[in-house]
Amino acid sequence: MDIKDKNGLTEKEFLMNYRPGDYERPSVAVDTVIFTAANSDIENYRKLPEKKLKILLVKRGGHPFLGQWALPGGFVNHDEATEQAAKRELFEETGVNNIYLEQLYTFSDPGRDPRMWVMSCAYMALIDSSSINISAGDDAQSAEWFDVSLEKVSDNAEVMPDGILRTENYLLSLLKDNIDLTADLVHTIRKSRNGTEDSFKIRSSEGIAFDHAKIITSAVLRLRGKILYSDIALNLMPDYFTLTELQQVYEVILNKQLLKAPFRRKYGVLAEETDMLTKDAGHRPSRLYKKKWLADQEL
Amino acid sequence: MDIKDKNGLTEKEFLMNYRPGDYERPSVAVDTVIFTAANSDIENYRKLPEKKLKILLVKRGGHPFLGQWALPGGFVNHDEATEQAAKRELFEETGVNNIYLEQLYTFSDPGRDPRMWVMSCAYMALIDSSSINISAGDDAQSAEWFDVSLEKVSDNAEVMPDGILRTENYLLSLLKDNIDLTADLVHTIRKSRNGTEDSFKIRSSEGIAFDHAKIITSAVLRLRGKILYSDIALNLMPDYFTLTELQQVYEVILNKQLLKAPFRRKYGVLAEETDMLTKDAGHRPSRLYKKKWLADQEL
DNA sequence: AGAATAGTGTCTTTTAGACACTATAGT
DNA sequence: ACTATAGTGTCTAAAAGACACTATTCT
Repeated sequence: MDIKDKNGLTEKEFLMNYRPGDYERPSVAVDTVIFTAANSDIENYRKLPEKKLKILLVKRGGHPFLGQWALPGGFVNHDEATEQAAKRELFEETGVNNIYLEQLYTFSDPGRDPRMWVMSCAYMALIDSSSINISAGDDAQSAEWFDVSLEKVSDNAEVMPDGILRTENYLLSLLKDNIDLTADLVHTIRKSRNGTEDSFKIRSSEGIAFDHAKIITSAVLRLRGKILYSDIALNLMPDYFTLTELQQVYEVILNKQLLKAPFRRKYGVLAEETDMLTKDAGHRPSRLYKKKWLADQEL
Repeated sequence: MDIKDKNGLTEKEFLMNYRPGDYERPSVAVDTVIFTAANSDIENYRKLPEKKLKILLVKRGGHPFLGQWALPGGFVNHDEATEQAAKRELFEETGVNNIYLEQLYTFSDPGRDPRMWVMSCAYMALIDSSSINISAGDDAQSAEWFDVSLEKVSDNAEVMPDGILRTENYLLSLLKDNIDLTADLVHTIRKSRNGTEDSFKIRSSEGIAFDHAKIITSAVLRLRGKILYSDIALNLMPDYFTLTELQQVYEVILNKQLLKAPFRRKYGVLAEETDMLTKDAGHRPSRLYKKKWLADQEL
């Protein structure tokens, strides 16, 4: 094309002469909530191991938030998209290459990093715990898998003359041996003819750096919502698994018990029968299934 | 706290001496897909007006993409979050202050802006067409409301030995009088044990600047998904509306016809009866309702 | 009267939820 | 035999989908 602008330049000429302005720019980081579902130790030769939902956190070795735990992440380079930056960091951190990755949200509150202007484009990653070949914690920084639990501790919905004010309280707790990190968050939703406000605020955060408690909470909530009507939970499963294991993964994510029969009716379509069975359990063996990805978008 | 780092500095001392590195940073823009639902002209004294889903686009007055149409947007300032930047731009563009605003996705492909490194944090806004007091097109730049239609023109799901490859083709069409902008997009989903890939690509884009066809498409898809189980459609409605109007808004967004009785059973909870009726239509008057926001998150 | 829309009743099918029952390897 | 889990059948209640019917105002 040869359309000329008001200065008589073609697009090619314009771009050749273009010089970016001298205004301030933010640093853009990528922070990833890496989930996995792993078995805890067996208590008893008969009992099945319990599933735990885990995320990877890195201990900060310098200011700010020295000694606190943060999500793995890093800055985005010039020649890459945020997805690529997330993949790169993920590989460095876990040694796993092909991973489910989903963009969550971009956090940009001024002051979220006390050093400078940093926005964080947050991602959620799901990996099968058996595929992690570089065990966490071997790097310069110490990285550890923490058990995640997120609970709604209160939920108050107030019906106003012209709308709704809702306040939900969440308690996020991250556990690893004797390390116990917690955060207290409030989700406020105000809807009325004067607009909608939907804000997540950290009321207190113990041992969790930056606004990462907020990022982790939104990741857990996204995961909870999404497993109900998609096949993404399969990304947390090994190649062969039992339907009970799949159900346990759902239960630990949703933080509630599910009934066996309806679970199998609905989510059984995510698994394809094999002719293998588990063995050496102290009870009836269980059939092993493999992943059956959905062709459709939804369940 | 007075924990000292390896250089013997407290956090306060560290921050006082902190100097950001000299690496390159991206510019961060906010681009907003502003939806509204407006009536078209009445053909016949008996017939109801048709609803149209519209978005606001701005004609580019300079390179690059001179003469093409782009989403309203601008750069984020240092002291504001992206939400605030979006609200600011929105007010400048439409004169409306209290608006439903939701972050969509951050687009960061290298080369998406030929001038320089720019990431775009995309937002979706929903406004009631009757609340727009500054009619578009009065600014320095010419802004216009375009009718939106997004159609899936093909959908191919291939079941592979180890997973799924799905290819969806979308046709986006934006219409305003004699201006007809179109784009052809491909959504590819590949799921297998070697990871998941989910990519949206623009195959061709006529008259739509940058990667904005992609942003608009993801906004329409988000809106389609979300009206089914939330009350956000109310943001497109005026203070008083009929249930038929609400249904028309759903139909134009979903791009399909719905049955009246089941629609009213499900989405009738979003409306509160008033004692007013429409009048002077060439047929039976219809009851007017007002918005009834959901206290719960979901329908 | 006739056109166009408003509004309701009800049948069928599907899905979710709850629970009880049978089956089986390992000690 | 007993324990712990595997796996299935079936009843009920709720929701989605389809369609037909009645009601009402204006020209």
